[in-house]
Amino acid sequence: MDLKEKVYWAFLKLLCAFGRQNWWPRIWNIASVEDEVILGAVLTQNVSWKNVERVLENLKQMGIRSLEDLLKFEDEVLEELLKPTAFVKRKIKTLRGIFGVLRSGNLSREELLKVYGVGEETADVIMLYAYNFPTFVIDEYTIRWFVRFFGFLPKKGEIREILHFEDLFYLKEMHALIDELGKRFCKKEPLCENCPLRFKCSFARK
DNA sequence: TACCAGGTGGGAA
DNA sequence: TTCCCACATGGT
Repeated sequence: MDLKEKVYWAFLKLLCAFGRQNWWPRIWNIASVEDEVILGAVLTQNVSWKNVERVLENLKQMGIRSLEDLLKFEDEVLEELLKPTAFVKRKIKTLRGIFGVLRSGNLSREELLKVYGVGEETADVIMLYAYNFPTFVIDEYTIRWFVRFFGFLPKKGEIREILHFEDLFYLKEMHALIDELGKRFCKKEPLCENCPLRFKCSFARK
């Protein structure tokens, strides 16, 4: 079984074990999928999704239904609104930066990466889940799982190449499934006993 | 109380 | 290039 086959085996196994994750859209009160993904992707940086839900609830209460609606407020107001997701000053700057890219009409992964506060993961999440651009989202969970599952650590670009399949359903679900795996089994202290991937995992089989 | 969560930027080595 | 730390809040 080569690397690609092993990746696809893991994908099917995780899909059977955890089911579809349907990360986005979640359709809160946000009018467009794009705005919802952008808001979620920025606000969830280094905080749990629960914190983001609190903010989305705040926005719902205030009748805010788009990024444009939100960014009409002064920073002081935004800081209070977004407070549950922490790092608010930077996140406000980031959201304004992304909004600027959208208005310029030059949306691309490269343009997003120029925005302060947008790293590769956030740019990829926005491009994949909001705009259906086929890219693999690599985060800490992915790297941790990859190293354990395959038993080696290649460069980031190579991880992307190995995990990539030109299929949006796969790209969207696989990233979400790996995160679910990371939360349930492939934690910092791994729980290999009942992990659905343990039979082909180089770490679990040691 | 300590650690972690759907990261990123910047400085030091 | 890589490593480490600050950024800040809420849940367990």
